[in-house]
Amino acid sequence: MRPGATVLRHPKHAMPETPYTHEAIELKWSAAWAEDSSLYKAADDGSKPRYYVLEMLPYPSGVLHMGHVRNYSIGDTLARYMWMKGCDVLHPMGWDAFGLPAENAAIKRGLHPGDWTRSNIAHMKKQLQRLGFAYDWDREISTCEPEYYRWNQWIFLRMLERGLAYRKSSLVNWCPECATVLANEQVVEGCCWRHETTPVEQRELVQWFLRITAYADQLLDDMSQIEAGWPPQVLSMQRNWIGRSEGAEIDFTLKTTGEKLRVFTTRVDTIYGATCLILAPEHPVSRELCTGDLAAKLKAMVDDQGRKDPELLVKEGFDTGHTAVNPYSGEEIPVWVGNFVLWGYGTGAIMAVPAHDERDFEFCRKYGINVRPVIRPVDGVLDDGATMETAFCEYGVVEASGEWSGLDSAEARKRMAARAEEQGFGKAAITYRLKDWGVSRQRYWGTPIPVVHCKACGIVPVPEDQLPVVLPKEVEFTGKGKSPLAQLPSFVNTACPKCGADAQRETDTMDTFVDSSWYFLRYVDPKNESLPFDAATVKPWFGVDQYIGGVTHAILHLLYARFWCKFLRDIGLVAVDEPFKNLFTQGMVQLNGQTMSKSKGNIVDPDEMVIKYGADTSRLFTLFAGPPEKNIDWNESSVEGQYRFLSRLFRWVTRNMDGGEGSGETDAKALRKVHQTIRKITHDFDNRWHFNTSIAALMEMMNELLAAEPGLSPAVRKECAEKVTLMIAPFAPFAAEELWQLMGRTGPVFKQAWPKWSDELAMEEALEIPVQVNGKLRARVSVPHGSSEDEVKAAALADANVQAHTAGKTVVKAIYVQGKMLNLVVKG
RNA sequence: GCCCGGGUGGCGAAAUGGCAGACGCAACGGACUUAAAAUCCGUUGUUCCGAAAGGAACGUGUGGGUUCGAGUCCCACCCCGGGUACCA
Repeated sequence: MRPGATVLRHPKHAMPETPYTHEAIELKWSAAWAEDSSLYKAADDGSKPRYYVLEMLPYPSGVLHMGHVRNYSIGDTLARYMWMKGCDVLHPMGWDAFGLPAENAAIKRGLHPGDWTRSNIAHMKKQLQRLGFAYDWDREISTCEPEYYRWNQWIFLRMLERGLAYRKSSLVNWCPECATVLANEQVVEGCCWRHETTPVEQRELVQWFLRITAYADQLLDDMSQIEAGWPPQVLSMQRNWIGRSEGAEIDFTLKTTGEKLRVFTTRVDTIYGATCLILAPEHPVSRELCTGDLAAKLKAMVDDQGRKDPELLVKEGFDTGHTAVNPYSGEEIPVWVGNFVLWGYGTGAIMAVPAHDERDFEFCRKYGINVRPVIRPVDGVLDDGATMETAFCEYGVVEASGEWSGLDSAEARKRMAARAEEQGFGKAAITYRLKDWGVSRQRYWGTPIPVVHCKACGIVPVPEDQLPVVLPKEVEFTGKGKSPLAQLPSFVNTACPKCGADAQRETDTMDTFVDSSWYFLRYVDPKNESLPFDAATVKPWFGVDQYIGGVTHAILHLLYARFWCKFLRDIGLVAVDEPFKNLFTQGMVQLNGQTMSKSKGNIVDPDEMVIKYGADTSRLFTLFAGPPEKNIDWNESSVEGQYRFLSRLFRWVTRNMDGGEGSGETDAKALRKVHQTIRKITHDFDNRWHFNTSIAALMEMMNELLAAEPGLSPAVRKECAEKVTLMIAPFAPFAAEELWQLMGRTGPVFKQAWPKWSDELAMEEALEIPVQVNGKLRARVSVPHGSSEDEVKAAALADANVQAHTAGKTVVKAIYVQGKMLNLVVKG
């Protein structure tokens, strides 16, 4: 007997087995694994095919939640499988460590954001290790450390050199109470999140931007490179977000000032139907035209937070009293300000064509502005503007439009845009919904933007040898006034790197999405002190073979990362256009159909699960509950089922692992099931990740092995025990490792070769053919392998139930699907 | 409104156009136990016929269609979930 094995007598088999003690096993191995940093290291020597598995790095909020457990269980299972398939696996982990919660903790509880963050990281790292995730911790990065964020600064400066980072004035959310700028996420129902009764105002401030729009077309076009590996949903969301729209820009002339007022339209063919211009309230021309009483009206409209919620927005506007001239028709039309016109899209001014646009129609009817149809359906007549009840928005034939009358819409759009260009009052234009990425944050806990403001030299980049610009530690957090950095003279006051005169440091920090836009590259070369990473080191690992995370990042993070990858390619650091070859978006873990959240108080704590059932069981549950892309509901009974299964498997293996002499009558049956299972799971891994069906197959196999157990020969017992252990290894690494050791085998089980199946051993003894009569199942007949169609038919016709359903009728046709089924078509 | 998903037992779910409900949970019955827990064995879509063995009809949101054969493909509709939206 094996030393240390507890002897239990299984009632049926009376062989020694070891009980499954999840806690002892998992504590033992997680401690051992945490000590051996070589275990999960990528060799990176090209001796094996490389495979980069990446899961989205967590924000160190304090504790892991079940969503993390699911995300990382999927990635870890895949990583372990790829190891067993003989790949050189890169599987890193790190921390998205900058962000507001740290600063809030500082304001509320007087903790330094750095201390708060680092202690959270320490705790969460322990949790990850306790869960048994196979990360190469030597590559761990934490984005709040200067060793990391100095490269944010370095890359930022490269963008600055190329004009891709720039400053401009823009409207931002401003809380008068806090006297600071708020991120969009911090505006709750139009008010400040900390002052719930204080409406947020829009203020014009100078901010830093990254020119992502320069890559808009590439971001769209390169989707073809990842189409096969990304969920179509994510690509479509990005496509919508970028929102490329082809049309024309046309200048109207303000009658009073002679100033040009440019509008963007996709329907220049309808321009003879334009009955007014409408400006966004934020438009500078609005401010210019609205004097006297109108100025206050305008200010109220700009600050009206109701505009942020399209559900609640009622279209409102007012006439400025000014008019503008339509360059095509020479017509003079009124200029309005409207709350539904977006300053951030197109030119912030539109021509209203009520007859052919729903929104314009609603607005103009409300204010009694003319509705003038100029497009008729191809096979219809022009509507009557006075009586029409909805706008006609489709393409058609242009009418009542001077020389353009009679053209179809598409043709008119082209020709009229060309005319505008010829005569200098406009041009064909493409507009994107995508805006440049505002990265300025008036916050402390982020990467300092590495520039200096000098009276003489203007904006001066901090020289490379002075990077990183380190966040000062001694800062006071009041949550009031200017950003903490701006209140710190020792940080702000510096010498201009160019002329040496007194100058001021930039006090804005970078949006934290900057950190996660390139971290996956740093993992490959995490200790590099002269560059963000070495191009040659990184090259063989890119693009990431499999990226796994929540769909919540479909747009922001995944779009920014694609943008940065392209920029890094342009400066010669990356060789690929796209960072992630394959993306997998897993579903959420819910409780009773609801998202778990602190406010709902329905959090399932992973720690409790791990103590009660173990990490292996928790993993099995999250993988078994449903296909990984779907949401799953936490169900404790089902968790118990997984525990029972694992425990059954564990005990079966321990009492059947010894080997020896003798023969068994159920050997073939057991081996057949084992080989069928290897085939099934391998297929699941290689073609689709329906781990739920893989685990179901393992359960089915165990049920069969339990049934076959009394009749098994010792040698086959041992063989099955070994294969079972290897197959469970990617799913339940702790139990598998323990079993592997109990078997007296050496080396980590996840570095053993994934078992191979034999089609011969997996083959059933006889073919069982379902027999249908007129498409309805009437019998199953058993025939030897390789039986001919005639033989199958003969066997079918010999069956009593088939005879009962064919009696007195003629078999007019027989459809036989080789080895699958037989359908007899009868008449009469 | 538009764009994706999805609708299958009491529940989570399986099913390259070819045996619907694998696997698990729950429930019920049984074994073991002084008892309970744990464990093990069995039953479990609905209805009907039969003492039983067995058999029949119905059944994958609704209605149509294609097919020898449809949960799966096509058309129309209903419901649920997610994303997105005055984007001119």
